[in-house]
Amino acid sequence: MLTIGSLGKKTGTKVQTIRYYEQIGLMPEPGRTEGGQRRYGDDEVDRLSFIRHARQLGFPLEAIRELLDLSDNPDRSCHEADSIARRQLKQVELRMDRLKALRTELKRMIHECSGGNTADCKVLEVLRDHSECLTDHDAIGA
Amino acid sequence: MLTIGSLGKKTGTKVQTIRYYEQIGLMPEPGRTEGGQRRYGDDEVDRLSFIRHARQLGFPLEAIRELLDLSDNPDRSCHEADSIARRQLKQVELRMDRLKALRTELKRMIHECSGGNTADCKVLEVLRDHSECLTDHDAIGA
DNA sequence: TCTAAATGTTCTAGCTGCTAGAGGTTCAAG
DNA sequence: CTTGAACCTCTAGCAGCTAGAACATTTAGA
Repeated sequence: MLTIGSLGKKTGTKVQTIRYYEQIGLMPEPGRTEGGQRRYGDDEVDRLSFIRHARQLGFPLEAIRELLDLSDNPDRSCHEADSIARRQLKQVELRMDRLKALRTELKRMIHECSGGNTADCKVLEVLRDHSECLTDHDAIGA
Repeated sequence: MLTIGSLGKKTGTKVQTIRYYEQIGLMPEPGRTEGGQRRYGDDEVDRLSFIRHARQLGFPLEAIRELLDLSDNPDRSCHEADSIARRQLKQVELRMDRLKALRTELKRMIHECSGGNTADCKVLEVLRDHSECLTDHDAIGA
């Protein structure tokens, strides 16, 4: 049986984060000692590893909740898990496209900066005048 | 003189967002009508456009605060604005690298999914067993 | 001039995914 | 039996907004 601290170490998760996952129902309520401390078994190690791995792949917690659900029901169709992953892939590709446009614009901004004072700073000028931009970069919230 | 709504329309900003910017000191407190409604002039249109444009380029609000500061002082060195932009470029490139690794992994996951039921779903399997991953993808918070 | 709709106001709370701190309790080694 | 590390709960905070409640003002038409 593991304490919350050891579970955290084993899975690379902060203690607070584990409690948070429990709070939002992503991790089950574990058994407790008489004194009220949490104790975990192998199942919980697996579950938390799964969650962490999915997080590393950028899946939002709600998607992970669905994936865990699917994982808990081995007789359901693989199709759903597949489509969640595809959705995530799309998100990643979308963000990449946006970042690519941003990078282009930022590079151009910096490249054209010749030093001197801010009165004729290219960086500030570009920010002031959107019409100088070549790409569509609506990255807010990207 | 513009109402907050018209300013919002002109700059593509939600009304609440403008008030939020005022609250955190990014936008100045504007003049008010006798009844207490905000009224804006051209300066504010420029300033808000600047902010929005920088947000579209992914600059965090604190960086934008610095950029606005620089923009307000035309005799200061351009160097600072340049280094803020370079910092932002680095962030963007870092995020792109991470996303690239994610995309690789997600594609592999999906590609190997053959349909069937979740018991032998590749997507879930990969999530369960980190050792199957080829790339380092520590994207949490990316 | 009156009225009604549109837009404005403040205040509070919520979103994601944690993270940190206060103030107190339990556990395990020595 | 003591001590100190690790645990407990609870609350609040981060970015960057967004939404809603409950009320006031403005403006255009009748």
